[in-house]
Amino acid sequence: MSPRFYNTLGRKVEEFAPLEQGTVRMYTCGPTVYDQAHIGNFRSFVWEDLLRRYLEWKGWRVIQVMNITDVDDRTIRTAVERGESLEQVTAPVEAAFFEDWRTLGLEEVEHKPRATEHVARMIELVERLESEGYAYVRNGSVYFAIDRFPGYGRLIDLDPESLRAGSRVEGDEEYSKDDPRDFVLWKGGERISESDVAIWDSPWGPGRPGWHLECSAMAMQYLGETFDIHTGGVDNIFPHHVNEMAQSEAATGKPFARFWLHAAHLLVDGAKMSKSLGNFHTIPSLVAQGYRPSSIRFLLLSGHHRQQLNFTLEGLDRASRAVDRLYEFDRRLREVEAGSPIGQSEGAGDSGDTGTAGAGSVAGSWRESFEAALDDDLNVADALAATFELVREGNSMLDVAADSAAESAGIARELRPVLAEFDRVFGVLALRATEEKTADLDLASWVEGQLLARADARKQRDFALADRFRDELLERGVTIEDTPAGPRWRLADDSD
RNA sequence: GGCGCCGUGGCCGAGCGGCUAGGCAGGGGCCUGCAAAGCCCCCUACUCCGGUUCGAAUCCGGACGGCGCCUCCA
Repeated sequence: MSPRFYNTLGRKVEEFAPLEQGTVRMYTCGPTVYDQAHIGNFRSFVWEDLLRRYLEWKGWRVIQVMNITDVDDRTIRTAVERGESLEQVTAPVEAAFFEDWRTLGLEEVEHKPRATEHVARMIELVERLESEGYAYVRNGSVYFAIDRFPGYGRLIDLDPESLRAGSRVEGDEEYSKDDPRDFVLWKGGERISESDVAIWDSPWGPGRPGWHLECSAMAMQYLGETFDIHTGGVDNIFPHHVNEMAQSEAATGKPFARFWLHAAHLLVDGAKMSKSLGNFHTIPSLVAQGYRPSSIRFLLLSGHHRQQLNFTLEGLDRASRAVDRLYEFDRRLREVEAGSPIGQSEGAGDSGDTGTAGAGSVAGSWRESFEAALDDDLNVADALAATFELVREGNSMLDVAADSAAESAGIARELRPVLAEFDRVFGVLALRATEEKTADLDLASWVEGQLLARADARKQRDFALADRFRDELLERGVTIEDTPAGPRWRLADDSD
């Protein structure tokens, strides 16, 4: 089955297949590295990671490009204010961004081009537009003439006439466009004095590229003039993607991106999240409060990408418990499959796979639900529902088979690959496993001692004493579980 | 003003004409010395008002409420 995605271009759900069989080419609007990325930014990036992982799950090779915007008004302003070079401003922000990226378990993308390293390609593109007659020069700047390009605004059925009346179009005194609706391709002329931290030579004199240019130039360089998917946040649809598409298609005469997928915004406590309002969380700030990256990832993942997602700390707590449920099940499967510790009591004699036929046959249906859900415009919630059904029914089967180690192991062998396969897309369990807190040796030996003492007390049926040991352990964040094979312990997370 | 999205059980969040998603929380039970983990049962909702239909949370119209975009915010 082919997945179906809601395509902003055309505003409808369409069946997806890549242009080149076997390979999906995808462009993602990346970060502007002027300040620490916030949780809202990562809502988009996590969703794009899910999309990427799902495409891979479907068997396609994915070539993804994500730009790093290291030259724009904000990076320039910051550099000027601090008296630093552009790179001095952007390098640490970019490093922090990729640290967050790894924290959330996002997959590496194939190309991460920086705008400042592709100015030559951008200039070429402007020259091409100029020679095709879509661009004009005024005072050292180059503009795109939108009324010369009939396809302008096709992405959103934008009526160019409606832009004329818009109040926000006026008052852009810094430029001298023929038509206020035109957008700048190359910023030169008198503009350069205030942005001398970012100046490049060009056929039109010194200046710097316009905002939309980098995405067009870099997408085409790494993915070709026509490629499969372009992603980004909804806020970028207009003007960024409209203009990016116009200048690209005007230059090449070919369709640019075939599918445009956009993620809705994240709200925090029901309100719009923006850096200017200051109501934002960052990955490091949440981690510092004790929240696990896997909880953050789960929460950001759990809503549909075209729906606004309301981020709250309470939601993060719930996400954490949901992840734990998955994680505990995964752990149970591992232990059972290894034949220990639960169910170990059974003799090793019976090697029959009694009872696992049931597991095998239902495994297929969960897989079907999972795929059907994600094929349907990435309905993550439904895919998660299928996953949790697997957890519940799997636990149930293991409960029933608890008396037979062989049978339990057979069930685990059927179910663990299914769970693992789902997590190849979610990336939550894998992340959760990496954060499992490992106790230092001192603590571990202390815990073992306490457990031995407690076992002794229990043997004597001195449960008051045994419970005192358990309470002491709990105070140190150690939760214990008595299993048929003996006590088991783990460290709690410290979000509270 | 223009364009668009959304109002679902205590909370989060799917569903988008009939077949009571899922998670978290809460209540009861099984298991356990007691717990923990797990399983079973319960809590059966769709902002309001009209309409279409044998049948609507789902379609249409309206009201009310929330949110987003409308030239450098993912």
